[in-house]
Amino acid sequence: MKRNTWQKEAVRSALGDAGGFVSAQALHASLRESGSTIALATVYRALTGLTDEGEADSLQQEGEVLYRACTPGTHHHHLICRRCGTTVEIEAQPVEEWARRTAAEHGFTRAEHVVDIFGVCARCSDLVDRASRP
Amino acid sequence: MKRNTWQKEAVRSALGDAGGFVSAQALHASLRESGSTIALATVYRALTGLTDEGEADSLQQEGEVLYRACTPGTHHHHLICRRCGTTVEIEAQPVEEWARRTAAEHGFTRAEHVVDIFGVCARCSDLVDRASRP
DNA sequence: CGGCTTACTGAGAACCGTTGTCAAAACCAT
DNA sequence: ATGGTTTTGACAACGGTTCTCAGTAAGCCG
Repeated sequence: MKRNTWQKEAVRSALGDAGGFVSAQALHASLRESGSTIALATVYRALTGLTDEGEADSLQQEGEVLYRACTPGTHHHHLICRRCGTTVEIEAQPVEEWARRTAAEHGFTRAEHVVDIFGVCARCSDLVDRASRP
Repeated sequence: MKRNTWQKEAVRSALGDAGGFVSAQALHASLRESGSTIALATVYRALTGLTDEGEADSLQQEGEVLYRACTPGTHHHHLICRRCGTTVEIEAQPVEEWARRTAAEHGFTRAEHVVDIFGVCARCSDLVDRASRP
C-alpha cells in the first residue's frame, strides 16, 4: 500500500515553489537550507513518483534531469529560460497535428513528440544587457 | 593546427553507416568488432568534434547522448524509431515560425527549440505485431 | 491505545556515462 | 628526415543517479 510521508509532501511543495525546472540536487539543497533533513535519495524517489503519476514533467539538459510541477492530465509544452529556469506552459494545437501527420506520413506508429523552446526570459535578458553595458 | 587521423575518419564513417542515432559506446563497440583498436575516449572526442563542426547532431535519451551524421548546415528535426534508432530528417517550416512567434509573445529572446518525434518505424511495427500474434 | 505488517527513509556504496590526465605516438610543415 | 605540436590510448576521476540494507514509521486492526 502507498503511504504518505512528510518527505513526499515536502518535495511536492518545494517543486511547486520552484516555479520552473530544477534539478533533483538543487531541490535537495534548497530543502536542506530551509531546515529539512530529507535525504538526497528520497528526493530522487519522490520526484520519480511524481513524474510517474503525472504531477511533474521532466526533461534532460546537460547530463542532468530537471523536474517541474505541471498541470496534471494536460498535454502541453514548455518555454524555458536557460538562465533562471522560469517556465511557461504553452499549448500548440497546430504542432500536435503536424507531429501526428508527419509521423503517419513516414509510416511511424506510437508517435510521441518532444517540443520545447529554450530562450532567455525578459527579466534575465534585461540583466544580461545591463551587465554587458559599461 | 587541426590534424587528420584515421581515427577521426573511422568515427565519421561508422557514424554514417549507423544510419540513425547511436551512443558513443555503441559506436565504439561496433568499431572494435570490425577490428579497430580505437579507444573509447577518442570516439567521444571525435563525436564532440563532429558535433561542434555541424557534421553531427546529438540528443539525450535516458541519461546518455546519442549521435547521428546529419546534413551539415541545414536546420532540421528528426523522426526517430524508438526501437532501432532509424532516423528521418524532417523540415518543419510552420513549427519554426510557431516557435519564434511563441517565444517573442512571452518576451523571450535568443530562442532555440527542440523538436523531435519518437515513434516506431514501419518495419519495427511489423516485427512487433508479428511477435505478439500467436 | 498498542501491536504488527510492510512501505519508506537515510547513509553510503555502487553504477555508468562521460571527461580529465599524461606519457607515448603520429601528423605535417619545413 | 626532423622538430614542434596535436592526438591518441589507458586509466583514473567525476558527477548524476540508483541500489542496498538496516532502521524507522504509516496506517490497519484488534
